[in-house]
Order: sequence, then C-alpha cells, then structure tokens
Amino acid sequence: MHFYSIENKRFVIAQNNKQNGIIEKIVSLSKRKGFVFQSSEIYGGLNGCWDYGPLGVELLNNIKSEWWKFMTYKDDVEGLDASILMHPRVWEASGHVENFTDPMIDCKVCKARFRLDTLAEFIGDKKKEKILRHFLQDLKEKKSKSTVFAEGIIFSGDDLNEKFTSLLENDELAPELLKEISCPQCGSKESFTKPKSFNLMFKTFLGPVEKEGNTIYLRPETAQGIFVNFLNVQSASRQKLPFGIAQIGKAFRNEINTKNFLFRTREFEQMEMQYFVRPSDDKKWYDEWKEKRMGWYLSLGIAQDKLRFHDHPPNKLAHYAKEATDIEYRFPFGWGEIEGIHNRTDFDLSRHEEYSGKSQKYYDEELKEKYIPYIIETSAGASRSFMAFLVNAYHEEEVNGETRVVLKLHPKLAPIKVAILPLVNKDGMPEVAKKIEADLRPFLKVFYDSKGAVGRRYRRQDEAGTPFCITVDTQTLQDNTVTVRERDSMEQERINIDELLNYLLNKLR
RNA sequence: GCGAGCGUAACUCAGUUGGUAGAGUGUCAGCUUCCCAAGCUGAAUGUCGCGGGUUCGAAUCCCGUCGCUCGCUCCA
Repeated sequence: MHFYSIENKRFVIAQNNKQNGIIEKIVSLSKRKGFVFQSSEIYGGLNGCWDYGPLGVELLNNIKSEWWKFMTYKDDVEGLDASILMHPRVWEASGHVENFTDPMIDCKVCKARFRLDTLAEFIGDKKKEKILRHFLQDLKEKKSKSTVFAEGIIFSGDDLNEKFTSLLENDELAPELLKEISCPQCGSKESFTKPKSFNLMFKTFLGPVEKEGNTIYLRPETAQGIFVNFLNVQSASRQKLPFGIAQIGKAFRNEINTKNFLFRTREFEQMEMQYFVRPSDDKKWYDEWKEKRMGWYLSLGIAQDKLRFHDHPPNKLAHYAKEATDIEYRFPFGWGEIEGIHNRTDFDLSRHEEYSGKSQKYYDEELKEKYIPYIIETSAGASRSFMAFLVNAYHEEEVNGETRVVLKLHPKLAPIKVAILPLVNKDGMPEVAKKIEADLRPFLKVFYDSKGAVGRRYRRQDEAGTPFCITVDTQTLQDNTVTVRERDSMEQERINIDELLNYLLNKLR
C-alpha cells in the first residue's frame, strides 16, 4: 500500500471516489429503512455519534449474540459485564493517563501537523546538534531558570532524538526549542503553534461536586474491566489456565476526528475476550485465536478476499504488546481494522499488581509455581463489524431491467428472519397468513405485510435483508402449503404449513 | 485542529439576475392484481441545518455556528 506512483495514486483515489458512492447509498438506506440514524438529529446531530434503529438494533444484537455464543459457549471462556466507570487508578496502571495523550503542533504556514514526540525524526542529526547549540546559547543569554535543567538533558548520554523528546516534553522549554526548529515540510521558521494535548479519554465527575479530585473517566477500552476481575472470575468459576473472560460493552474515545460513518466514532462497542495463558504458551494461543477469529467472520458470510491480517511490525507495537495483528476488512474507503489480536504479555496484570498492591499471580498446580499469566487479547469492534457486515451484504442487481437492492446478510444476522405475505389481501388469505404469523412469532423475528403488490413487498424485504418470504396463495387454501421465497436466488419452494417452523429453523441454523 | 466541498420533503435532487418552494422515488388510503419495485385514483409531509446581518423582500448575498464527506493530521 505504501509505494504508489502518482498515476497509481490518482487511480486509487478515483476508485475510492466511485466506491464512496456505496457508503453514501448505505448511509441513505440505513436511514430510510431504520438501520442507523444520526444521534440527536433534530438538534443538528452530534459529531461521531449514531443511533441504531429498529433493523439496526436487531442486526447489532445478532452480531453480538453470534459472537457471544461463539466465544463463551465453551468450557474455557467465562462471561463478564463490568462497569463503564472504573477507579481512576485503573487508567494510571493501564498507561492511558500517560500515553493516551499526544501533544501536537501545527505549522501555521503550511498547515502540516506534527506529533511533538516524533518531530525530531524529521530533522537531520547535524541540524539537531546545531539547533541544540543555538537553543542553549539562547537560554543562557536570557538567563532562563531552566538552563541547568536543559543542560542536564543536552549533556546526558541519550541519543539526539531522546534529547529532543525530553526537551519538548517540558512546558517551559518546548516553546523556546520550537523557535529554533524550522518546519520539516515547508521550512518556515517560528511558524509552529503552541503544543496542544489531546487526551483521548472522556472525563466526568464522580458524585455531585465537580472538582479535580473527583475526576473519573469513561472507559476507553473494555479490557481493563476484565483484567481487574481476573482473580474474581477465576476463583468464582474455578477455572484453571488457560481460560478466557469475554465481555461486550461500550467504550469511549474523544477522537480528534470522526470518520467514515460508523468506522471511527467517539462512542463504540467492543466485543473483547482476554485469554489467560502460561507465559511459555503465548505464541501457540496467539496463533490459535488468530485463526479462530478470522474463521468467525468467514462463517458469517464475509467474503474471503475482503479480509486480511495486518501484522504490526515490531517497531510499531503498542507499549503493552509483544505481538499484534489486525483483522482488516476491505471497506469502500480502504482496508480498515475490525478486530485486533494482541499478545499483551503480563503487562496489564503486572501493572495492576503494582498499582493496587494486590497480587495478581496465579498458582499453577501442575507446574507447582506462581506466576502472572500472559494475556492473548481478541478485541473486535461491534460497531465496525456491523458496518463490515452491512457493506459486505449490500448488492445491487439487475432484475428484468430494474435495479434490485438486496442485503445478502447471513440469515443468522438478518434483522427479520421471515416475512409473511398473503398474495392478495382478501379471499381468506390474510386469515391464514395471520395464523402462520402467530405460530412463528414466538420463535422468530417475523414481519407481516399485506399491502400492495407482492413484488413490491418482496423487494422491500430484500432491502431489509430478510432471508425468507412466505406467501399464502389460492393453492394454500386447497392443500395447506405456502411458497417460501429465498432472498438471494429469489426461488420458491412449496412447504406444508405444519412443517414451516422446522423448515425455517433448519435454514437458520 | 487545518484546508476543500456539501446541507432544500423520509430518500435522491431541481430551484434563473434576491420576489416566502418543486420533481422523481418512497410513505399512506382506495381500486386493480394469483408471484418479483406493473397500472389507476387520491392524500399527507418542508420555519430551505441552526442563529444573526444586509434588504421593502433571503433557499439565493454576507458573517457565525452545527453536521456530513474528502484530504492533511491522528488512531496509545
């Protein structure tokens, strides 16, 4: 992806523009049919927040339910639903208070933006030395109080990049040093804005008094709720390693920019499973979960050529990870992460042991030793998966010269499983259809529609992704059979009404 | 956060040099209809994203703001 020629890049952009029409169509369909609405729409909307409508919540629930069954209906994974609000020390231990902040500067001339901690990488070494000399001389002339502190850094044994980073982390020194640095993109001097910090955690206050000491955070990931409950769950469920804890829940990140419909939002839902293993077994379980998770998407109908692993190169790994990969889906706007699989090592539990003072060690009866388990994390985005399933399902087909819009959702995920349609709204057909509806409703999400031409009703169900349409016709009144129309092939089969439920349940397995 | 574009009915959009809004689709009611958005009749729906300004008069011009899209940036 990194080495396009200009021609290629233009081609890719042109392709993207064409493809983005699909996202627009899906956003439009989502609103029209009730999958997704913009949050607080009548007030002008709220940036990066979306509401799931009647069909959307069914689809989302089905995705979560399939995940839950796949992940926890087994003897080595337990479920959990932890509180969104957690003790603030959790986020100190996790590193989010410290690391979830990125001080950044903009060049006022060319509008380029740089992360303060990586700015030095854009500058040549000789240039850096020159900058530091000027900088120190300047401080001395101004008799700055920070001169001694700055000298301490500059004459330390750190490499040049580290020196820069340390100096830039200091609120007093950073503006002075920035004066010496010209913009790596356009070369302008003294063109940088003041460093601005973005902590991506939402803050709120515990209790009625809004003061600093009462600050707590909306969780930026669900994982920590699992980590801090590791020993609770382990002892309550009498699990032995290896075992996992799974959780579905909302998480919040105050993103600088939201983007691409549901893809980057400020409030989103995660489906996470943390698998606790012997440190020596980490690679084995990491590989195993990689394959299992990829298999899950395939089993629910995502096209194989739209999925890939994106392994993180070692120098790009997060502070807690030993090995990491993303499962990416090929969205119309490009490849995007829908799930992350990480070897988090013993980082999290060690930190919680350190910050809480409570031992997080596990006694392995087989090995007769105590250790902090390693953790293999599978972290899927429910909202992102939702979008991937929706995009993947969207098809436009030519049928008799007309365009048919059909969501080819896996039947397990389809919001409505069966529509029941009397061919015409008279001659005793509605009565039979109503009876079928009543019989099926306790078992399946069904939809009854008797108005207008049957063709129109079929197409409406196609747009909603309903896999089966049952139609009551004249023959029904004679031999107790109905037609069952399959969404993708549009083919029909005659089934006896008494066998309908079994027939459908079978198809939906 | 910066830059560009956009915002008119549920959806897609039109709306002339400023004179308070239309189409198609959809929706609803009815007729027709024995199987794939057919046809006929009728109906409902808009403070033109929001706020302010200019003007006798603003969907239209200006300013601000909110939202969406794209690019940059970011995504521990």
